[in-house]
Amino acid sequence: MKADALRGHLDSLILAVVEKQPLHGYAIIEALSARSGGELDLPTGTIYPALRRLEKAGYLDSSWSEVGGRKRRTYELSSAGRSALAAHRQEWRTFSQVVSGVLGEA
Amino acid sequence: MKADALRGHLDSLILAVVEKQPLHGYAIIEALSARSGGELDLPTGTIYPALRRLEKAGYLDSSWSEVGGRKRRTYELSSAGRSALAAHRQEWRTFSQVVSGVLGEA
DNA sequence: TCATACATGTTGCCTGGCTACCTATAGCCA
DNA sequence: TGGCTATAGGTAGCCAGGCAACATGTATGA
Repeated sequence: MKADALRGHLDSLILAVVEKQPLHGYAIIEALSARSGGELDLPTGTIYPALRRLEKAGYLDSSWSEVGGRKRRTYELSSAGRSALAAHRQEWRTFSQVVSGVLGEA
Repeated sequence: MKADALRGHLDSLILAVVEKQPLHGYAIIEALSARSGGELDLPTGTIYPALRRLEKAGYLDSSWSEVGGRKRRTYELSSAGRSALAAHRQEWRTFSQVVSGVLGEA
């Protein structure tokens, strides 16, 4: 999968993956990989800055914990994040219909 | 529609739109708008550099003509462009399935 | 002891879409 | 005559964001 195909869609994916239950960064990477059938294997340099961005934007809340001697920062969807996710889903629907429509070959 | 959602997908759209018949830049903008139900209204600063990029990459061939006193640069899909388009379509299929899958709420 | 998985982070590059700007012709209307 | 709009092409430079590369540290098992 091309690198910058993801541009502008990553936020939605992250928000979606923490929708059901809060996850820490490393687990989010794994969850994205699992949910995409291995297609998404995002480097930490992509995911961690994105998480900070989303928290700063008010879409995620984070809290530290320690599990098995390892520190974890767990992110959870805020209510603003929930609305943002809904909006992103709608935008994605439009976007994918537009692209599929133009690509045609239907 | 968010600006950079398009990142990495624009090339496919352009190639798709000149697949059936060659078009000049201005007409490509209109064709994209028409085919997307008005969702895509791309500025010239987006489309013209993209066309040059695609020509440089060998996916498009261009030729000048004059119609009604106005100069036109008409672009047409090369055979390499045709293969690229096919590849892009496949990538889009994968990509959209991945995103839709992760966004869930299927 | 060393490799690997787990876990978090930062710096800086690079790409590409967009804003803003420029040029020029044709046609219409006042 | 002047001005607006549609048609047609283009460029310079901004900026965001995904990523490569790097840095740090713990736990586990061979």
